[in-house]
Amino acid sequence: MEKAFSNLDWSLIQSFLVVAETGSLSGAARQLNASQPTLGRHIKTLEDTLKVEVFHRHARGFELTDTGQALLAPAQRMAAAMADLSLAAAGGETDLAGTVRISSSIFMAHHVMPGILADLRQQEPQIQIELVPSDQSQNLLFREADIAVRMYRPEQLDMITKHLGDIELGMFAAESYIARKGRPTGADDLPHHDIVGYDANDEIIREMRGMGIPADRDWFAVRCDHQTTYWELVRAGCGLGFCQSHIARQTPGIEEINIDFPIPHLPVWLTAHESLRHTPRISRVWTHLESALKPFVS
Amino acid sequence: MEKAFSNLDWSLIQSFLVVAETGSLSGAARQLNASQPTLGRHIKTLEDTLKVEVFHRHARGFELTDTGQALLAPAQRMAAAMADLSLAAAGGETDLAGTVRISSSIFMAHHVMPGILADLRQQEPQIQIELVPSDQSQNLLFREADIAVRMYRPEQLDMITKHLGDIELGMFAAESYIARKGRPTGADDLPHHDIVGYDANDEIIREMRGMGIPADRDWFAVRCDHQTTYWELVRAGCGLGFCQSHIARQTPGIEEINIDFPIPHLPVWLTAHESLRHTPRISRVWTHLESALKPFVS
DNA sequence: CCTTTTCCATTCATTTATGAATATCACGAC
DNA sequence: GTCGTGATATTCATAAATGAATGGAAAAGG
Repeated sequence: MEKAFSNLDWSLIQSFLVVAETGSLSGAARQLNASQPTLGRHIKTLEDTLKVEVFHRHARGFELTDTGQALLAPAQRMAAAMADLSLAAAGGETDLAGTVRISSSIFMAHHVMPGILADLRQQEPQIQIELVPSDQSQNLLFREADIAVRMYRPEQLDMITKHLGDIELGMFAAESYIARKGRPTGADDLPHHDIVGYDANDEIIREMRGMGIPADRDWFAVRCDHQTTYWELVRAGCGLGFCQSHIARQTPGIEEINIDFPIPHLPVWLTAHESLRHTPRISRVWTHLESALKPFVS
Repeated sequence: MEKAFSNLDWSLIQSFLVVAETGSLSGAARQLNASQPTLGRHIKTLEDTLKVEVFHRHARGFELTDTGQALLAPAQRMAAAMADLSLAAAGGETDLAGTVRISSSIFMAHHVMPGILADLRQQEPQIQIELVPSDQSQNLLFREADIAVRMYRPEQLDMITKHLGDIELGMFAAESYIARKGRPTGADDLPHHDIVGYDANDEIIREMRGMGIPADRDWFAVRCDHQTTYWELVRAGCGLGFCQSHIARQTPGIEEINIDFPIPHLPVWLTAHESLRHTPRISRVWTHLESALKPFVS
C-alpha cells in the first residue's frame, strides 16, 4: 500500500515550480526567501530522485525540458490545491490579531487608503495591514490579497462582493493650463485642447466615442498609464484630465471644467474570498472599509 | 505578486496528510520513513504557521479538528497531483535501470511469478523487481504498482491493458481425500462431498448457481479467503477445490476431478498506466511478462 | 572591444532539523 | 489491581540543509 514516490519531498516540487516560473535559481530564491544554492540543490535532488532531467541549464538561467514541461501541470495543480488549503486554514482562524492584505488601485492606495488605514490601526492595533497598490487585478484565489477594493464588478467565483456605491468623476485642469489655453467651452471645443490620456488602457477613448465624441488616440498628446503620475501630469498643466472629483477638488491649483457631456461614474466594489468571511480580522477590516469608504461614494 | 502562504513548506502538508490518514504520529512516521518526533514537530510547525489547531490530541493518537477536516480535501488534491507528477516523471525516464513494481494475485505471485521473474532478472540485471502480492486491486493511478497482472478486465482510466488469454481452471482433490470419500461421479454427487470454499468472496457459489447447481454456503465446510492457503487446505485433503489446472497438475499428491459441468476460465489481463508505456524498463518488463505468461494461458 | 550585469557552481562555517533514547500517560487484558 | 501495549512528549548528540562568499562564464550595453 505504500507509494513509490512517498520518499520524494513535496517541498522539492515547490522549488521546481518556482524555478520553472521564474526561469532562474536566483529569481526563485528571491521569491521563496531562500538562497540560490539551496534552490540549485533542490533541483538537483529532484532530478536525481526522479532520474529525469527537468531543466536545460544555460547561461541565462534554467529552461524546462520536455519532461519538465510534463511535470509543470501537476505541479501547478499542487500549488492550486495549496492555495485552497491556505484559504481554508485562514477561514479557521479565531484570533483577531494578524495581517490583512488589502489590494486597491494605485490611485486609491495613494489618495484614499492611508487615512482610512490610519484610523483602523488606531482602533485595532492588533491587526497589521499590508497595502498592495496595483492596477492589475490581484488574484484573490491565490491570496495575493485578502480584501480588494475595485472599480469594477469582480468576476472571480467563490467571492463575496459588495457594491459600495459610485465615485463621481470629473474633468479638471491646472490653473497654469487654463491660463495658457483657456477653458473648453463644450464638447465641441475639446479637439482644440490637450487631454492627458492613458496609454495602454483606451478606456477614456471608448467612453468618449460612446458619447458621440470622435475621440482619437492622437488627441492625447501626453499619456501615462500610472494613475498617480497621470494626476501629476494634469497638475503640471500638461492638459485636461479626469479624476475623482472628491480628490481633485481638494487639490490646490486645480480647477474643475464643466462640460456639457456626462462623465460616467466609477463603481466601487469590495471583494473577499468567501471562506474568509468569518475570519475575525478580515471581517473587521471589511466593515471598517465599508463605512470608511462611504464618504467617497456619495 | 508574492503569495501570503509561500513561506509554508509543502512538506508540512505531506506530513499533515499522512498523520490525518493514519491517525497517529508513529504510524505516519513508519509510512514516511521518518521518526515520530519529526512528525510531531511538523504538525506543530504547521499549526503555529497557520495559527489554527488541526488535530485534537488524545492518548490514542491524533484526530482532525473541524478546521483540520477542511484542510483534508485540498491536501488530498495535492497528493493526487503529486501522483500525477510522479507518473509523468517516470514516463520521462530514459534509463533501463530501475525498479519495477509488479502487482499480482497472491496465487500467481506464489506459483507463477517467481520463475518468470528469475528469468527476467537474468536477462536484465539492471532492472530491480518489487513483487506486490495482493488480492485487492492495487491503484495504479497512485503508483502502488507499475504493472498489474489481473484476473479481470481493469476498469481504471488512462490505462493500457492487454488480454493475454485465459487460464484453465479445474477441480482437484488430494489423494488422501479421494481415499476417504471417493471421487464425485458428477455434479449431482457434489452435495455429498466437501468443497473448500472462499469466505468473503462468494464467486464460486455464484458461478455454480449460474450453472444450475443449487450451491449453498454451507456446502463449503472449510473456507479460506487466502488463495495459497486455500490450496494448502485442498492439498491437506480438506475437500475438493478449484485451482489453475496448469499448476494443480504439477502438484504431487493431487488428482484432477473430471465432472460434467464446465468450469469457467480465468482471463488474464496485463495493465499499466499509459504514461509509463514508453518508459524503457517498464516496457521491457511488460513484454517479458507477456511472453512468459503465454504458456499459462494456452 | 571592454565593461557591467546577471546568472550558476562550489566551498565551508553555521544554523537547523533529525532521530535514538527515555519518560510518561492511557487503555485493555488477565 | 497489575502488567503489557502502543501512543505522545522531551532531551540531547548528531547529521543534514542552509546561506554568505567567491569564482567563473555568458550575454547585454556602451
